[in-house]
Amino acid sequence: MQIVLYSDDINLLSYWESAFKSTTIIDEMRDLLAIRNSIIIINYSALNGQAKEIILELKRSGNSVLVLHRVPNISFAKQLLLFGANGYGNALMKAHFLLSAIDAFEEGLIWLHPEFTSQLIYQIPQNKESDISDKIAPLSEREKEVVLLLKDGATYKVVAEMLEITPRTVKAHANSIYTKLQVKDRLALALLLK
Amino acid sequence: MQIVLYSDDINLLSYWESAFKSTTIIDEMRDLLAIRNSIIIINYSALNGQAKEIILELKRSGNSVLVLHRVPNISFAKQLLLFGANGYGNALMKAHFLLSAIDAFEEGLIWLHPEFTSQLIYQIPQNKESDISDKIAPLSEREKEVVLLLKDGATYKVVAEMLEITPRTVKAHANSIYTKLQVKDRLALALLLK
DNA sequence: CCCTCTATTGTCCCTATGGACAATTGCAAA
DNA sequence: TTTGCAATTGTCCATAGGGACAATAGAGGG
Repeated sequence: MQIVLYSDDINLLSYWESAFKSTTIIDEMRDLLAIRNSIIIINYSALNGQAKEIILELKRSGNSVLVLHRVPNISFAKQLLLFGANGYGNALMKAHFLLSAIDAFEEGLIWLHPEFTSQLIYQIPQNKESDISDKIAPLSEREKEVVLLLKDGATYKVVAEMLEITPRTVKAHANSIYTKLQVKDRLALALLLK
Repeated sequence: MQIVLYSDDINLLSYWESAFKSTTIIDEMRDLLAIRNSIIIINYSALNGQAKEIILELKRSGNSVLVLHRVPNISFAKQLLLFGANGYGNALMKAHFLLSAIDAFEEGLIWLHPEFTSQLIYQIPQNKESDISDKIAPLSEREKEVVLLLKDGATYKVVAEMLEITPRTVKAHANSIYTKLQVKDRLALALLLK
């Protein structure tokens, strides 16, 4: 897929350019918005506060958008990825990170610079788990193992592989869980435990 | 840094081995626990439920631990990274992901397979404006009507009755919604919008 | 020792769901 | 006016999910 670079900072452009075999550099916002089906690497500050609108527009045209930042920060990471950006990271990160981001995009995945991944992990509310443990208290130990996987959308087959039992057994546990928790299906279960 | 492989699955071992120039394969848990200052790649199922203890022990000896899984899942990702694992991903992920994980470890960073990064993002408590209406922004008006019913567990039939159209049309909208929001089914949709 | 609970796995059956391949109508933008 | 998207509905098909009816084995309490 074509790689397009957009930045108001000439140093960044040449740095990024050196990481790839072939790139296209865009200077004007008008030209940027005309790009389709490409991987677009953008310097955050070149977005002039219009990040959300520009990202949405670029995504509508079938592009993957990697936003890079001179002063990256976890809050920006969350915000931009929620706006629809496909990736976020340090504008000066090493070339192999740039390449791995591109690899991820080509598989339709989100990419985040690893320095933020650990921060994300610790920001996940763990307290919610205690609410859940109250709700699933009436279940047997094995059923609890099953319900924790089911609530995140795992199919019987997947749960079966993870617990190394047959899908039929998972189904038996699931039916028992539905009865005990008084829900009619897996979706109601997920909603109950969220 | 030395790369050590540990798995009860011979197919995984040869697959991983092919991604690196040089590796060391360990068969016995005793030998594994004697490793120091290395990057250790482990198949989750080879940990036999002792994941936490083994990871802690390996980390104490100055190792980086990458846990790979045949059936990876976001719940396991969080759990294992909180236990101290340096990385988590699909046991059969492409070689370039393996290499990028190693790169991250060598810089002291955490690595997580990109397929879980987006899931993590959505599990973070949101500030304010980024609520459901932002997430469903790319949908058409009619699709928004449908998605608000689907996310609470309504079947096609029920949605059809409420909107006074056929279930087939609801299904068409639903499929369009899944594509636009990049979810695979109604349960993933409900989880995304909660 | 008997009974109960838990875990395990099977088969049969019907509905719900999601994907593939299509067609029609109407409105709005180019 | 043509092009294109949005909304609508159809059929065919394969898989997943949940209910019904059962059986077996082990652990633990009475």
